[in-house]
Amino acid sequence: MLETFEIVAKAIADPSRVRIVKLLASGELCVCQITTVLGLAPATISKHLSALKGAGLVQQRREGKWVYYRLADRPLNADAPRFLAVVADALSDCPTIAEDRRVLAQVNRVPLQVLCDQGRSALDGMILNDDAGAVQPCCGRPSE
Amino acid sequence: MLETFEIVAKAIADPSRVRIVKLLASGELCVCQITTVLGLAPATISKHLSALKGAGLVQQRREGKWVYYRLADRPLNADAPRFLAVVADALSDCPTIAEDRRVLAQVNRVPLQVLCDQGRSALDGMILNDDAGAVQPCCGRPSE
DNA sequence: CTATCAATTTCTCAATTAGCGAAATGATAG
DNA sequence: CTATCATTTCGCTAATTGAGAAATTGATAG
Repeated sequence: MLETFEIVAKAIADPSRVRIVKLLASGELCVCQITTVLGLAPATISKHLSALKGAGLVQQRREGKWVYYRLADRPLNADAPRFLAVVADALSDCPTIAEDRRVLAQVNRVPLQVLCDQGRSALDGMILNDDAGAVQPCCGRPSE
Repeated sequence: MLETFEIVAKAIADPSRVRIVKLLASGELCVCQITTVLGLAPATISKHLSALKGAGLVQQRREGKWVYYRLADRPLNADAPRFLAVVADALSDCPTIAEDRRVLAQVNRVPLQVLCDQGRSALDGMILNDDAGAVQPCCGRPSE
């Protein structure tokens, strides 16, 4: 009861994890996409995702070599939906979150394979266009 | 922005602090009352209250030797009210919280002076009566 | 089967934190 | 002014945690 609440609260009481949840608000994302946007080591991102999953805030789905994460749609505990609602409400005009969304829009224009091979440098020559890839589906789904 | 959110989230991501917030939901309390209910050292409670205050979740009021805390009614930041709402909603049937409420009902029947002098042992000979002191005002306000 | 690759786990390090005792603070009583 | 008392701050210890490097897992391709 209290322990569950603590687990969920601790899960969102970290800026990197909040950024991930905010990213996932616009739809499913592959681990390497999240890694690219946040600019942290894959191991670190994986551990954050594990914490979010343990709290019932996100769900996993494997597709070939890639693993996709999304916000939990069926609640694993009573607290997770409440906290997801708070995150959804809050930080609507946070610069960091806005910047993340901007980078995500660029990431969405790069095929996953290229992103995994080149990492953040795959975005190097890109033109910044604010409304370019707002909430469009990921364009680099596995096709081979 | 993100930092404020983190401070507020971290503030409620601790079981002792959640218990305090839940206690304060039924009204203002003196530090020594909170200390008695939680059964922790005064220094520890004080630090928790400081964290809650720093997050804008609670307010302070001094009256003579005693310091009273209550839930923040005028928000210090945008996130505090959201989190207070979550805490208010959640944990409605948590055993620990229920027990705390029960102990608080007993604490409310002891004058503050006696409570400060004797600590938790002031409750020793008390008859347990569930509906006794549900949400009644503190009976031991300073009068001398 | 072997190689490759994305993701995860393990390990270690640095930083943070809950807890309490002791000392400091701030207010009241004499 | 001095003593007392509730609360807070300081100093410390033990436990937790975010971060990344290295090793492991799990799946696909040849």
